[in-house]
Amino acid sequence: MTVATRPPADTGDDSVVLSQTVRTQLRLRELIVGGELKPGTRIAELALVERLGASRTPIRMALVRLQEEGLLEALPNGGFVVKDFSESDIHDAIEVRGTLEGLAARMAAERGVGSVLLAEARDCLARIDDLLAQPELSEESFSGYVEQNGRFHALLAEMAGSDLVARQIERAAMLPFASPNGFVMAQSTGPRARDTLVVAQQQHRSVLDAIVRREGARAEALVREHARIAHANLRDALQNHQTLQLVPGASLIRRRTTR
Amino acid sequence: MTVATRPPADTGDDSVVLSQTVRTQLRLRELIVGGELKPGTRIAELALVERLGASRTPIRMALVRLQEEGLLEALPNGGFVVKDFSESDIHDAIEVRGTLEGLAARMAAERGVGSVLLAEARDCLARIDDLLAQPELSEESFSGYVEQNGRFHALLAEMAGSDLVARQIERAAMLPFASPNGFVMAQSTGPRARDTLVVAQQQHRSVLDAIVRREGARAEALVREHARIAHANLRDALQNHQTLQLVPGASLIRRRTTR
DNA sequence: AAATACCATTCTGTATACATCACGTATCCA
DNA sequence: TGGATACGTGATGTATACAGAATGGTATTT
Repeated sequence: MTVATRPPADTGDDSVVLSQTVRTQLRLRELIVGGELKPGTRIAELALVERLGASRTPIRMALVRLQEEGLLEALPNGGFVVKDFSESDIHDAIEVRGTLEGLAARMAAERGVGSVLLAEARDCLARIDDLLAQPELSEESFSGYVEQNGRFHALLAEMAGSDLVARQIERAAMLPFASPNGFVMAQSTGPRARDTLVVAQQQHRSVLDAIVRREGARAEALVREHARIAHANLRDALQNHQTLQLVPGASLIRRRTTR
Repeated sequence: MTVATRPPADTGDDSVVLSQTVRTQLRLRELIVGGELKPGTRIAELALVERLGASRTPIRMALVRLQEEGLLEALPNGGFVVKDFSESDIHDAIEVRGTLEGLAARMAAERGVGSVLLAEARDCLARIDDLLAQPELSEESFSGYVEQNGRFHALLAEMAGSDLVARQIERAAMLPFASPNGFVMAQSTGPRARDTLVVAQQQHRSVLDAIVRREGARAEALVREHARIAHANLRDALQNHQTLQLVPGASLIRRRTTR
């Protein structure tokens, strides 16, 4: 086995070399969100050593970071457990994200947004319009929406003009189902799939309009309501086991009967 | 030197034994907030080894945690730097905390709060009333207020009934000057010191009243405004170098002229 | 048969060794 | 004299060894 290779050293070309710690963190997150490490199971570091091919040190680093992220819980006597989330946990997580995004929108409206950012946001909305132009949505269209939707929400965080606020939003959206795209894919199957996106897009447009007009309170209220689309999607997903599987981190959700 | 002693093992009695990691984290936070590690300085792990008497492993763990906390920034080529905060950073941090506490207050009002928590909150306010009964405040009274103020805000987070929300509030209030007590001590010197606390206490009372009456929007607005007391205190503290020294983490504040 | 005590395995927290990379310094060349 | 390259030092990321504690099972006792 190779010994003590040093970290990333981004060579600049496309072969992005990540440090063992980061690689482990990403891989572990996949394992947790993907459901391979089920909630309640204690994390065995040694098992991860052979599973991930890294030594305990970077694995341990990654575990600490994932704990701060909220996916793991530290046990009182050492070690970590995969967290599980109740329906109300997810509800609250969405509410927190919506609240912080609402703050960002209000700040953006009150402080004003540079023309470059505004242009990019408008481009974002235009692309979604293009995607929604067809009466029927392909799977491709949906993933296109997911991409642009994520971009729009990222731009919203940026428009607040505060790294600190952007960071907090990022932290709040780190839980997979709390992310802006958390429950979007879950709606891709239903007959009213397109309608949901049409409504969401209208909200996007209103939010941007409010920001441009410097209407802070309106922007904030709209963004909060926009986030609450996820609440309905959550309820729907919890009733259809099929669609629930489309939600990232679905295995982390603690069903009522369990426990 | 002793080798590889194992961690905490809370013996139950008062001699609380902390792990090296936690001890290092606490000590490092003191060093940073206390200004012994100045912003912009790169953290030298080996220097900390002899300064703190722990090996690199727990120090490194503590560094990662402090980075997640927001006191340190990871450098692209490895290592950490002590972060500095502009006036607007602090402003935004206060706004974020106020917003999240506002969310907690609204949730508490909408969902209702158990009688035990309500009683404790009322007790909290009664104690502050007692402290403010005298026309002149002793230093002792002030630290008493700080204690009860912190307790009230902790109760507020708890009243939301969501561990997730409480956790987010805790995270937002982790930056020293973003905490509910961040700028309280800075007001202890002025002639109107007591008046500030009287106003704050009235807001406390109104918030609790709104929660009891299930007036969510009012509770939220009041809490937000309550947090904004800190904005004025921030401005005052930035003008009086004397009072600025009473603010925890004052050395982390980047003055305008610097840089 | 149940409960308790003991023992062994296993795992975590810590310390340290090592390899590689970044940065500063000195030297050389134009 | 200025710039660029080579080199050495220092520091970080990683791997591994070690000690102590917790957990689980088994055996013994009541």
